[in-house]
Amino acid sequence: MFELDLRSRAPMYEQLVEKIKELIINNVLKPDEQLPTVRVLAGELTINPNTIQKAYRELEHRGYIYSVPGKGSFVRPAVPGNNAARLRILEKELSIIVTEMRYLGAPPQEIITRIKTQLFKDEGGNVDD
Amino acid sequence: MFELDLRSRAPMYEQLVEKIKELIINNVLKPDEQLPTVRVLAGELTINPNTIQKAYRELEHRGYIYSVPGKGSFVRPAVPGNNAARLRILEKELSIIVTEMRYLGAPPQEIITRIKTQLFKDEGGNVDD
DNA sequence: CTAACTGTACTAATATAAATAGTACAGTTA
DNA sequence: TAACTGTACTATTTATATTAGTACAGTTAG
Repeated sequence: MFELDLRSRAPMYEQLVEKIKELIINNVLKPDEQLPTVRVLAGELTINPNTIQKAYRELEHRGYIYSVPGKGSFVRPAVPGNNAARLRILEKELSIIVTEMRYLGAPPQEIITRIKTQLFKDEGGNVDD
Repeated sequence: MFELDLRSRAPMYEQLVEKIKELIINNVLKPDEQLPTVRVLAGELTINPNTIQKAYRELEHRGYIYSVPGKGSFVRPAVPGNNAARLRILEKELSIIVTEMRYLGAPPQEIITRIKTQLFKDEGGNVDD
């Protein structure tokens, strides 16, 4: 079910957090869908269950999943609002990235167009400037 | 000259790289301006010179500074073009962040406006939609 | 109820990475 | 020459990540 590249130099649990978060955000993992068991995923990836649990604990702390002892771990449905803190962080990161892109000579108009395409891609929106 | 928060849990040399990169991008450190000496900065931050050197080595590898043995380390003037690889990475990061912001319920129009403000802030551009 | 699953919480040991300490050398400059 | 500069090492210590193993309570199907 999961294919993760664990060959990188970044900590595995951190890679797991990012990968799973990405799957949730991109709706590959649907709301309330059950995630692989700690032990099952550990078996599939041939790593220690504790490492998986560490990733799941982090994902739960960040609000992306919820775990029920005895049942399993599930995708937490996103609730607009209550995300002000996280959004503030993302806005800051966005600002840093955009600043660097401009510094590197990326055409501002192109950046805007790219983001608009990303934002309205399955929303029927207009990408015109 | 530098004020860095080294209380975080991220590696110090990594924080240094990000902080200095930010100062360069935001034009706080001007092109060809000399950076603090490895030993001087180590003294100011009360950390080991080797840690500073590791950060400088990384910054040089990423193209943000250049070092001349016997003279010092300096800010490398940005050259538009030749940044395709780095820009591709940034575009991917941008995409991930924007996707998460939308997932968290941020109004797309607000995201666009914020980016435009960032892009055209000292360029005399128009921020209208 | 039992058996087999679930998440969770530990301790201990090992492996990997980061940071420090110290020394050395060649290029630069006043 | 003297005092700087970056760079390149080795060795040591410290911090973090990962593994290994065990245990316990909640859940669920038979």
